Amino acid sequence: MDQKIKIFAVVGPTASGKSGLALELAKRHGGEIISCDSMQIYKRMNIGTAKPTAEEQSEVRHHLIDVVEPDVAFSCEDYVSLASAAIEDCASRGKMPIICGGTGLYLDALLRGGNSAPSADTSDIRRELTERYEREGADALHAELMRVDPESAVAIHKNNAKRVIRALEIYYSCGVPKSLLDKQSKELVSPYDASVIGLRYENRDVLYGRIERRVDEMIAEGLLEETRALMSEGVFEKNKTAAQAIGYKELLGAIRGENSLEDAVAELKTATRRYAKRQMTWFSAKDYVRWLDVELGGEVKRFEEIVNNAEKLFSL
RNA sequence: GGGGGAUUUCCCGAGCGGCCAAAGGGGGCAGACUGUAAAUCUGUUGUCACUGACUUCGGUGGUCCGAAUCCACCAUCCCCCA
Repeated sequence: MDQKIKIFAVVGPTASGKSGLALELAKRHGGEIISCDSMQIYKRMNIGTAKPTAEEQSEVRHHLIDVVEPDVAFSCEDYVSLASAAIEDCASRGKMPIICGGTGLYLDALLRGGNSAPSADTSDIRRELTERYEREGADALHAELMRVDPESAVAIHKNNAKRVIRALEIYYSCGVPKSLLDKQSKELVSPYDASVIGLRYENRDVLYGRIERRVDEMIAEGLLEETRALMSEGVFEKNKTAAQAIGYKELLGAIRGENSLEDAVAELKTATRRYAKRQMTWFSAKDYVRWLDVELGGEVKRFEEIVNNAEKLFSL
């Protein structure tokens, strides 16, 4: 009776081993990988985003990687429409769709079947609100939101400029409060029958050790050169999404000679650890995630065992 | 050998006699997140029997009702003259 498309997803913090697991599962079960990563979307950002290698991509087909130029603003909504199309494409060819990635917001939106606010070009409104936030201050804009959409105002801290602005932007462009749209979107019926597993480390230090090693490898593989190349394209000057990627922004200072490479690398590791923590916080709040322990009591499980456990959780 | 300056809570760094468990930043820890999300934001961060008590500001000993703040000596580091 179930008309929904069955999809699988592997999530977790950076460097937890998602990609390797997803790849193995895809190989064993005739699957294809649909990346759920806000940065691997971008072309030429390879080393820094830990993008699957050309070899890995030739073994199993990957979707949603290298889809846009680094200077393009890519949104959550863009992701949902492309990923949905990729899922349907897989399903129509009898391939098992495996979502893999750490961008929680994208996954959430995909599983829900879209975002609350309708798409529209509201860049003018946003620009005006941003200027007003700077000129009139956080209190003024937050008070305005309180009049227009009290429920959102209560939920959003006044210092969170992006969210205060976005909530006002939604109200002024749609005439409907964001809080109402959010409620409506919760009523959406997911188009998918999703099974989501999250990779979990009991001891954070073990994950952090993996991050440390991965960053060192990135540097060895030429992250500096990759950063220089993107820099010369002007990717980091434009205040675009891609410029927010961890790795590049930390190395810019070292390239410009503002600080040492050693310091830049240390910063990069710290930024990655903090990102991993935020991802863990995000996913642990999601009730759709079923957890797979990769490490318990300081002991990291063998890859074979992890794959077997994942198959069990996925009922494969 | 002589002269000067430093030493603060995990780190950097303010404090210069009471309002100091000690600003601010970083990091850590916890959390939020519905069109930028690898982004943005919040709380917390000496100990405890926690509207109070106790132990901290290189060490020891003083001055004072009272010291991270003043004095003496010791230790370590830095700078200048030899």
